[in-house]
Amino acid sequence: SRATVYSVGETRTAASHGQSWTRFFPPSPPPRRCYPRKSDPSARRLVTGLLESVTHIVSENNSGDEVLAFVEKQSTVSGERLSAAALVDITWFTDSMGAGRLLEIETRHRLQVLGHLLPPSALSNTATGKTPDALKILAENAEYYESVGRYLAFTRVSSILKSLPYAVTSVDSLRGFPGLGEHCRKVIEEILEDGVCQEVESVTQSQRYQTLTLFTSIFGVGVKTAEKWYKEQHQTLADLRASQIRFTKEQQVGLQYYEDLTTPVTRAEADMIRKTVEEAVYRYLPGAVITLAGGFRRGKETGHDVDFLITHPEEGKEKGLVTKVIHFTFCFSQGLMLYSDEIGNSYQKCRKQETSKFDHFERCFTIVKLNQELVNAAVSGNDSREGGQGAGGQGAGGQGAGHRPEDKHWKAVRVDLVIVPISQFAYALLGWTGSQLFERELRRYAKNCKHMILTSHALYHPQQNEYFSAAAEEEIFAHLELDYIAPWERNA
DNA sequence: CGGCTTTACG
DNA sequence: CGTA
DNA sequence: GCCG
Repeated sequence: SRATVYSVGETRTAASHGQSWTRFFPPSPPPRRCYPRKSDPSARRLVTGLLESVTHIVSENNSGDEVLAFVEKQSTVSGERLSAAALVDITWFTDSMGAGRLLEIETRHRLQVLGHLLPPSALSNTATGKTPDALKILAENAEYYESVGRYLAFTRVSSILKSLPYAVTSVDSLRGFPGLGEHCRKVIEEILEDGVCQEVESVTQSQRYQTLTLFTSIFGVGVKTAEKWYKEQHQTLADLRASQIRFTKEQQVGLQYYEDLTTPVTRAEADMIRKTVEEAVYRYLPGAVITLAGGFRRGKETGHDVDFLITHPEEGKEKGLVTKVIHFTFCFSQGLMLYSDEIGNSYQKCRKQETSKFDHFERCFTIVKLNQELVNAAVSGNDSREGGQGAGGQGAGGQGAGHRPEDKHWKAVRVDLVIVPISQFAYALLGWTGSQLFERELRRYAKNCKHMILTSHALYHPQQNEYFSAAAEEEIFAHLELDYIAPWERNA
């Protein structure tokens, strides 16, 4: 008979039942820009006061994921317990208005929760919460034994748990969760009970896990190679560096810049790199369109690399030497290219008749030298360090086992450039925005549920021999009969 | 018990 | 086999 | 490891 309601997003608010209405973040930008801002104490108080008594959270233009993430963020800020409020669509409100009373919530009223956004780290393996997610550890360990299935099973559950806007306090509350079976339940139960799971502990303690984790974090090293080196009794980076191993070019730079490449790339750094890319690209293709993809497009604040899609409104304009051109320009504009691997566009060179539909992207996987002082200056405008030593002797490459000179003013960053024909842009964008798990689940759904094949080039229906064109990501979801999922909802 | 995203390129 |  |  009585409800306290939260309105989220652009929902129009007609005050009716005497409830107070609060308007939250606009639907378009990612949650990191949502308001009320943390710094606004009055806004926080407002939210705090409401959370305890809220029974319904209404949104018209935000997904369940967004709303959950927002609510979670607020409760984190205020240090409060989340209410058990129902997440409902505006239709519940309008229906209730129409009926003149508060209606029971039906399934169709509920906001769909598909993915997750923020890691509340409900399940950490130690009290400090510093340990990585327990199930993710089991997933990685499964990966090291080349068990894709187990990797996926653990990863899915880990991902779902991360998506929960509340801390898990009982395994029973998780009953009925998809993908959650006996093994995962046992792990969760143990952690809830004594803070640690014995299996997870023994995995993280194991030399094999530690070494493979270290080795596979080297650019150019996968599970196979890591395993091989491990069996050869190598355990540390120093071991590798001192060994007689014949490294590939990738592994050489992977070791040389190990520290930098395993240091998260910040959003500010990504923006910095974007400027360099723009400068290079526009010089040769003024009408080009450059899009930041990958994790940063999903709203993440850090990443392990920076991905850019480059296209041109006029089909074909992007073709040709663009990659090469970019490579050259990169060298000339102060950010030295430390490594680059160009991948051409030649779809199965023998098969010629398959037209542009199957054109593959020109790609360029690079490692660039990013001037960090510029980034620092750009981000804070206040750097009191003097350092001096400017261009000092970096010439011979700083492979000193892990030390990083204080005066080193740059950082190696992985940057991927992908040249895309405009006709495939939506698919490329969808494919390059990730996350990896999201891509797998989406493609699995396409195949098993819709009998279609989704790639980063196209959506194909083999039985009807039909390709679906899409000018925007929204159209791809529509082809798959799915509600649109915004980039920041694809972090799962 | 099969399936677990995708698939070309270097 | 490793890269996206 | 979990699902169909």
